[in-house]
Amino acid sequence: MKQKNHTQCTGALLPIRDALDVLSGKWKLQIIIAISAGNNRFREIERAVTGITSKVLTKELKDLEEHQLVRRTVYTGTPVLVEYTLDEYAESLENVIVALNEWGTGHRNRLMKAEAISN
Amino acid sequence: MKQKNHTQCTGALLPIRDALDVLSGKWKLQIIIAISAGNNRFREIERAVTGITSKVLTKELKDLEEHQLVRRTVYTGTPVLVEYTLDEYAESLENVIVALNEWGTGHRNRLMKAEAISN
DNA sequence: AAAGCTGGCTACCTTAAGGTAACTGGCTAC
DNA sequence: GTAGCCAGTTACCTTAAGGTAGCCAGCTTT
Repeated sequence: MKQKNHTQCTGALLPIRDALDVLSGKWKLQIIIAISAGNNRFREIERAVTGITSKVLTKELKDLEEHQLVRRTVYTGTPVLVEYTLDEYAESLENVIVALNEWGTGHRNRLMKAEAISN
Repeated sequence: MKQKNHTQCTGALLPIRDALDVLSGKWKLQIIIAISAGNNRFREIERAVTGITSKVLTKELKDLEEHQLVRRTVYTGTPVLVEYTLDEYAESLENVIVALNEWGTGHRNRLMKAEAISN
């Protein structure tokens, strides 16, 4: 039965590892949320995701594009417009985002309660 | 309506940020899973989480303890035993872990398919 | 007695993530 | 005509995450 547990364990570890490889870092999920909220232009995203800089944003968007989570569309007009939209594949992240959102909300409440008590 | 979207966006961003602050990094979730799978001793966890070193594990366990996700119990016998168990609060992470596990599994399949096509 | 286990700690080093600031070129609005 | 917006880029720097290796003290096994 120890063996079974260990098998379950290693079974869960690999997918988690894969997921973290793609989603790790401070920004990726925040960017996805910002785009899904209707911020489709570079500067819009930059403003929506507080604290990010254009350099980092550039890199993160490239990463997300490579993983087919974000699509970059260039409208060659004048001026040139660049639009970032979520790729279909990004929808599959919804459960992850919802779960993290819920947990983060709960955690934040917990922290605030603890703080209130200690004061 | 753009305004509403933006409010939703910033509303979701903060909790996500809080969650990532606690769970970010390569190891924390993997350690939690390893412990939940019945690896309660330091060296057991070290072996279960492939690639981690004792130094990093020490630090991560301390972090998790501070966030009340993991409990450290010392049995002062001879030899001294140290046991790591999940704190109740860690149960609240279940949805996050399940979501990440599912997404990671799907993502891994997707990658393997893409690889198969390109060969 | 030598080797291996336990739960770590220490010093040193590398890598990658992220931050700071300045700048570009073509447009537009004042 | 100058100030600002757009989508970035470049060069440089700091920080933190993580890796490598060796060690300790007390026990057990061989």
